[in-house]
Amino acid sequence: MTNPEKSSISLQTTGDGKRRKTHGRATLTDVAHHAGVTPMTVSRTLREPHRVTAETAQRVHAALKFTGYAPNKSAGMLASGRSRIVAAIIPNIANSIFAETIQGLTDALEADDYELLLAVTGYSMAREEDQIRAVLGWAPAALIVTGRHHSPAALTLLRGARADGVPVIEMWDQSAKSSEFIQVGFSHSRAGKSMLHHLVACGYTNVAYIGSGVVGDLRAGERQAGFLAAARKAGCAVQVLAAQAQEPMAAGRAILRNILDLANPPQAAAFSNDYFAAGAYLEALERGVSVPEHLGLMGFGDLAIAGQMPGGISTLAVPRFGIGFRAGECALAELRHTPAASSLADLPEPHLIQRKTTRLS
Amino acid sequence: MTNPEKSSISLQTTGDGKRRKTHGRATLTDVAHHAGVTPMTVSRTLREPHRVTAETAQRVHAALKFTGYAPNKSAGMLASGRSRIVAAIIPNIANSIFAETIQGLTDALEADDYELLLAVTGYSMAREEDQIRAVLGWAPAALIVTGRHHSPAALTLLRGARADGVPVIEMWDQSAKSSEFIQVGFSHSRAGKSMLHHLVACGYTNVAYIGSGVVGDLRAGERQAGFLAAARKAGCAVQVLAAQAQEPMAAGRAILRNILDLANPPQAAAFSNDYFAAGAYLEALERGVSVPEHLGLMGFGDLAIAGQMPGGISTLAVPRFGIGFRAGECALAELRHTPAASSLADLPEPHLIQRKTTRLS
DNA sequence: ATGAAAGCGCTAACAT
DNA sequence: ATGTTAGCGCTTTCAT
Repeated sequence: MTNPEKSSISLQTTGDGKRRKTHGRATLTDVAHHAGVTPMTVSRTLREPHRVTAETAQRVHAALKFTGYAPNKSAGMLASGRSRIVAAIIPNIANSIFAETIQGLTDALEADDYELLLAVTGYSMAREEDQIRAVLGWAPAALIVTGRHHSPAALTLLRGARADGVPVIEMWDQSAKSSEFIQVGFSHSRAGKSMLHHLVACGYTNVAYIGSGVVGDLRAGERQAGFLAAARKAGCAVQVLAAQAQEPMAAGRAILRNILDLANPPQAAAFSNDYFAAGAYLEALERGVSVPEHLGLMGFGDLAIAGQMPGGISTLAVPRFGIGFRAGECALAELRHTPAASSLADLPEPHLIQRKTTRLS
Repeated sequence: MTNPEKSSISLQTTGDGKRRKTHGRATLTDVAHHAGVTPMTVSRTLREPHRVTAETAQRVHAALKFTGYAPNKSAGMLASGRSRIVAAIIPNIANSIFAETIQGLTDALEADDYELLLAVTGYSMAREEDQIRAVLGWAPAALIVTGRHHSPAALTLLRGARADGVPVIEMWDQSAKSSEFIQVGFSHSRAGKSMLHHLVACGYTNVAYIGSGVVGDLRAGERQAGFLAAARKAGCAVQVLAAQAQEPMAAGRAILRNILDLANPPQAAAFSNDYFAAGAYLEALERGVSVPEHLGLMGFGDLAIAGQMPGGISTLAVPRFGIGFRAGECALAELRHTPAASSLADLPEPHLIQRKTTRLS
């Protein structure tokens, strides 16, 4: 406490000639010297305060403050074998859908002071594998991935992590048969079916589906497949178009023009994304195409824009934020060894929101 | 190579009786045993391949594959004093603006295989301080924060990190006088001025500014202050309204109604965000308020929606993705000890995009 | 209630 | 070209 060193500078010499940084963050040992105790006591004061005398604790806290001590988490991790990192791997973050999910995740993790290591795959399974391998190097407390499809090697990594007691959560997806990992999401094939069924219920018999145009987006592919299968089953004519790789609303506008030029134009179109639908709707308004009379339109996601366009765009609402929050809660529950399944009902199923762009027959 | 253990199970006994996990990820030592070399050779094969015989390298690689080895990065960090983590601290991630910035950042970091530790503050300086302290525990290679205002303690932490050779970057902001940290952003006060000047150039003399309504958003506050100061200087009448805490487009709609009810309605309104402006614009269209004749409208950000609304919404474009990408590049440049300043011109200044919602006088 | 010893898995520095 | 030694900063276990 009477030590003259600057707070952020650790001791240069400790009597021995060992290699030592000449400055840098203070270590437990530095704090211990200032407090006149051993590093062990400092460590205890931090993690098991009740096992330390009030008087000692006070001296330690003073030293802690004086040195500006910040624990080296790598060292702690290495020694204890545990970390407070949760790793999440998502396809894309600019996409507002995943951004909201990550917000939900960070909100949930905050409760137990976990930190988030985030990796982005760009919808590539190969990159996902790399990212899983990379984050696993930090021995995360839990691992959250997107979707239920992974490369064989990635699957091996996930299983290995699970075997090591690391909760592994697949979010944004749900398989019919129970999975080996925790799943927080919904069936995209079923979602696609719901979309088609809504159009059929509205009386449309000739429809179009507009795919996402993103090659690696397997979940979008399953929604499309679900939609098409349901159409076939319902005896509904379907055409498939794909969005161009460009700004989504602009793509939606372009698609509407394409639809109008079709030899056999559909009575209604389902878009894989509300932005596409919004762009198409605006283009329709500007071209004087009456919606839903001449052309029905529906989107996917229930993003804010779908509710705000004039009259509103019909869409399938999915819990974007909730999936992240719930995934975080599941991870925490596993880590606390608390049964989590009980409150799983929190995650609402995708549900249709009928607005102006589709009409009831 | 003839070892019977399962690949993901490390050796249970190594002859000594030391504490050992009975399963878990393979270590360098495990790999070394399989390859018949020392751990050091394995480590070298991984990091300095040229210093190892081709024959040895081959054996090591076989062992690497056989054991499914994944390096323990905490251990590596601890031993080398370096990590490949870049920490970023942002106010909010659901906000598409920061989501795009983070996408830019991850895209940039990918080039050198850095990983991203992400923390969210919810626009709270106290939380920012906590988050800085938390991520610093991982000894990140670089630290990227949002904005140039920090609590005194946070500032101390940032300075300490810098003193330890950690590049510290403030993004989304830029101060007139040179900062002690690297800055990748722009002057918000100047941005606010530009917005006012655009309205004045359009001939409006009685305007309104609609604030973000987010208490801790200091940058939004500076834009507003810049706008007001410029208005005062230009002799332009100004009223200030604040958005309600709700979905942004819905808030914009509400604001338009408020504006119309004003005793002395402005000729034009500048919004702190394109979503507000878009909501207001839609509400105006639906109410038959002619834009820009009866009321001029402008937004901030140049989000996609501003360009896609009928006729387009005038706005101040800012490099949302670019800021993140550039921040990442700056961090990498510092870490490589490459002069980065040279290419700093890449970040475009905010610039006005005139569209249909403001008219030139 | 506090301390001493050992070691987590890796890498830097110095042999050989 | 490969091995040996020491230690990063912390926690675990076992004294005292």
